[in-house]
Amino acid sequence: MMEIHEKKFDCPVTATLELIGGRWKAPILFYLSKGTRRFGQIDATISGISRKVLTEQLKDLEKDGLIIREYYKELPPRVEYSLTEFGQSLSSVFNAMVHWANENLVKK
Amino acid sequence: MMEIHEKKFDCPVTATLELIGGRWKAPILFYLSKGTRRFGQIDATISGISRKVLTEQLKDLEKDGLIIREYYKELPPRVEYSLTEFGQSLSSVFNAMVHWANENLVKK
DNA sequence: AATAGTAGTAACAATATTGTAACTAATGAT
DNA sequence: ATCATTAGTTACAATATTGTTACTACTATT
Repeated sequence: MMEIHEKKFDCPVTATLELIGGRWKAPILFYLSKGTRRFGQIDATISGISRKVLTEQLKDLEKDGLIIREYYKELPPRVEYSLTEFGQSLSSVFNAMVHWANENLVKK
Repeated sequence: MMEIHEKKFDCPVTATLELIGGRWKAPILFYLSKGTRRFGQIDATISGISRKVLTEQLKDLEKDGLIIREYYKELPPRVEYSLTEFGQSLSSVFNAMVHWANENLVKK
C-alpha cells in the first residue's frame, strides 16, 4: 500500500501516476532532468502550457518533493527550478517510457 | 516525432502517457497484464470505476491496439479482454513504475 | 410468461482541469 | 517619476473527465 499525501493506493502504477500523471507534469520533469531551468525557460519550452497552469504544476511538484524552487532577489528577479534527488530517481521511469516510445511508436 | 491517431508529439514521454495516462488506463492494462479477464472481473477489481467509464476506457484501449475484445455468444454472454503484443510491450514501462514505487514510496 | 445473469448503453449531472486576459510586485536604469 | 523585465496572481470562462441512475439485449432455466 502506497501513501501520497493522505491518499492511499493499492496499485503502484496508479501511485506513480498520481505524482507524474496529467497533461504537464511529466514533460516538465523530463525537461528539468536536463538541468536547472528558469520559470521563463520552462514556459517557453513546454509548448502550449499557460503561465497559470505552469505555476500550479510547479507548486504541486514542489509540494510532492520532486523539484526545488530557488528565488534570487535580483532584478529582474530570477527563479530557478531543479529536480530534487527524489525527482531525479524518476529517471528510471522516464527512461523506460522514452525507450518504449522509440521502439514502438511511429516516427515521422 | 511520434504520431498517435493524427496527433503529433515531440516528447516521447507525453506520447506514451497519451496512451496509458488518465485515471484508469494504466490500472486496467496492469491488471490485464496478469492474464485475460472478463468485463465483470475488471469492473469488480478496479475499484471505484463505473461501468460506463470502464466501457469507454476499454474502447479507447482497443482502438489504440493495446487490448483485444472477444465476444462469446454464450449465455449469459461472455466478453474477454486481453493484451495484444503491443499492449504487452508496455510491461517494461509498468515494471519501471512498480520498481520505482516500491523503492521510493512509503509503504504502510 | 416471467426471471436471472452478463455486458453493456443513454440521458443527464457533477467535478476537475485547463485556458484567457488583465493585473501585481519588485527595483535598477533612463 | 516612469519604464522595462521576470515571475508570478486573480477572476472568470470554457472544456474535459468522470459519475449516477435507469434502461436494453440476449436467451436458458424455472
